[in-house]
Amino acid sequence: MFMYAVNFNRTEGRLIYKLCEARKEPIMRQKKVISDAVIERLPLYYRDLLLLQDAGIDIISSEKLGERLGITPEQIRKDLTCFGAFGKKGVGYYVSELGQQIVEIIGLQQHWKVGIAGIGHLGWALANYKTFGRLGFRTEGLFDVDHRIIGQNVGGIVVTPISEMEETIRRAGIQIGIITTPASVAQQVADQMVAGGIRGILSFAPIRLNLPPHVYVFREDLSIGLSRISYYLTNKPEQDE
Amino acid sequence: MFMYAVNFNRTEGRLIYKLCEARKEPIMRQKKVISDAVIERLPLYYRDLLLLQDAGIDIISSEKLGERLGITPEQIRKDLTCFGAFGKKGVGYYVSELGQQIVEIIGLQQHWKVGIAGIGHLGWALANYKTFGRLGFRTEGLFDVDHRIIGQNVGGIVVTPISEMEETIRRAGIQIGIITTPASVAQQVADQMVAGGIRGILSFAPIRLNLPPHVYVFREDLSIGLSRISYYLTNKPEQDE
DNA sequence: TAGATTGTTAATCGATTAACAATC
DNA sequence: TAGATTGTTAATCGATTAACAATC
Repeated sequence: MFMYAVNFNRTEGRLIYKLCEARKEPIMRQKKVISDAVIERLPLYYRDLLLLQDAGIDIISSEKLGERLGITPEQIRKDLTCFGAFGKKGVGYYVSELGQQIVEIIGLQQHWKVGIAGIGHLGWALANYKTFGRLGFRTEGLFDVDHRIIGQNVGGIVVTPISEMEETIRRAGIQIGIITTPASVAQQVADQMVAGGIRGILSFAPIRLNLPPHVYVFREDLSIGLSRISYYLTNKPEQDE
Repeated sequence: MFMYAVNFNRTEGRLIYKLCEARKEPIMRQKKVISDAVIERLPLYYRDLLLLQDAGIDIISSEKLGERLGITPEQIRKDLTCFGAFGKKGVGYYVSELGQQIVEIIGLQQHWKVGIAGIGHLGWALANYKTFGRLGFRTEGLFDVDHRIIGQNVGGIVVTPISEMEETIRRAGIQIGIITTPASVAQQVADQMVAGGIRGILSFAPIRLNLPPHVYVFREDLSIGLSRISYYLTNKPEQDE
C-alpha cells in the first residue's frame, strides 16, 4: 500500500489527490500535495507532446523530451510519477497516451468557460490567444465599463457592460475569470466575479486580491520578467567566465 | 570578513555579486548567487514601497510589509540581507531609502531601452503598459512584418518593418527585446535581436529559444496560469476542509 | 538475451522558517 | 531603560539530482 506524507502547501492552499490502490480495499482518499513547480511543468510537457504528435512521433523517452524542453529527464520522470506510471520500461512514453494522461491530470478534458474583465489591448489579446483555445479554454464573456468598447465584437464575443457581468457569469456558467482591468478596480471586479460563482481567477493587476479561501487566485505579473532581465543585465557575469 | 559559498544557479546561469568590505582591503569580487525566488520578490517589494511613499508613509517594518504582500517578515528580511543591511534595528526600514536601494539592486536607476517585435494586441498592450514606464523601461522600437501595422503610431512610437529591426536596435542602443510574435518566427526574431546587440529578451512565444549563453532569456508563458487554475479547480479540496 | 529506459529510493542541495542576539 | 525590530545563525522543510533495481 502506498503512503504519502500529509503536507501543506503554504502558498497556494491544499489539494487532495485521490489514490485508489489496485487491490480491493475501500477507496482511500489520501491527501497528497503536488508542488506548484510540478504543476507548472505539466503544461510544458503537454504542449510539446502535441507538437510531437503533429510531427507523427509515437514514442518519446524522458531523455529526448528533456532535451527538447531544457529539463532533466529525471525531473520529468519524477514529476510524472506523482500521478502514476505512464511509461513503458525500456521503451519510453507513448506520446498520445501520455498527452491524454496529462490532460486529465490538469483537468483539460473539460472545456472551461472563461470570462475576461477589462477589454483593453491586453484583454483583447487574451480573448484571441490561440494557445488558450488549444488547451480547451473557451472565452464566453467579455466585460468592460467603457461604452466605446461595449457592444464591439471581439473574436466572436460581444463586449458586455461590466454591470451585467455577475448575471452573465451565472447564466453562462462561466467558471474562470481573467482580470485585465486597472489595479484600482481589480478588487471590486474580482468580488463581482466571485459573486457570480467564479472559483478561479487569473489576474494581471499588480495588486494582491483579497478573496474567500475557496477561490483560487493566480497572479500573472508582467513587470517581474523585465525586472529580472534588468537585474541579470546589471549583475552580469564577468567576461572571463 | 564575509564569506559566501560559491554556488551555481542551475537554471539561469551565474552571477557575480560584488562585496567590498569596509576595511581597506583590495576590492574583492566574491561570487554569490542570489536565487531567482529572491529576484522575483524584489519588484514586489519595490512596487509596494512606491505605494507607501505615495501614501506618505516614511517607515515600514518587515512585519507590516509582509502583511501587505502576503510574504512572511522573515522572508523579507532574509531577502534584503542578500544585498546588505538596509534597516534600522528597533525601527524598521525607511521607505524611500529602501526603495532606492532596491532600484539599484535591480538596476532600474538606468532607463532601459526596450524594443518589441510583433505588434499584435499583446505587443500593443505591452507598448502602452504603464507599469513598465514606472519602473524605468522605455519603449524605443516597435517592429512588425504586417504592412497594415507598419507606420502606425503606437504610444508615440512608429512601427518599423522588422527587416530594419537589427539596424534600429543598434542605432538606438536598444538593450532589451520583447518577443510577442507567433512561435514559428520567434527564434528568427530572437536571432536578429541578438545580432543587433540585445543581451536580454523577454519572450511570450511558447517555444524554447536557442541563443548564445551571454544572452539572458526569460520566457513568460501566459497559458501556464490558466492551466494551473484548471488543475486546482479540478483537484480542489473536499468540502469538509 | 542484451540494451534501453522507466519508476523508485536515497543523497544532495537549496530555500524557507524559527529563534535570538544585537542594537536602535 | 524598556520595547521594538533588525540581521544572522541554526533548524527544518522541500525540491532536485543521482543511482539503480525492475522490466520491457
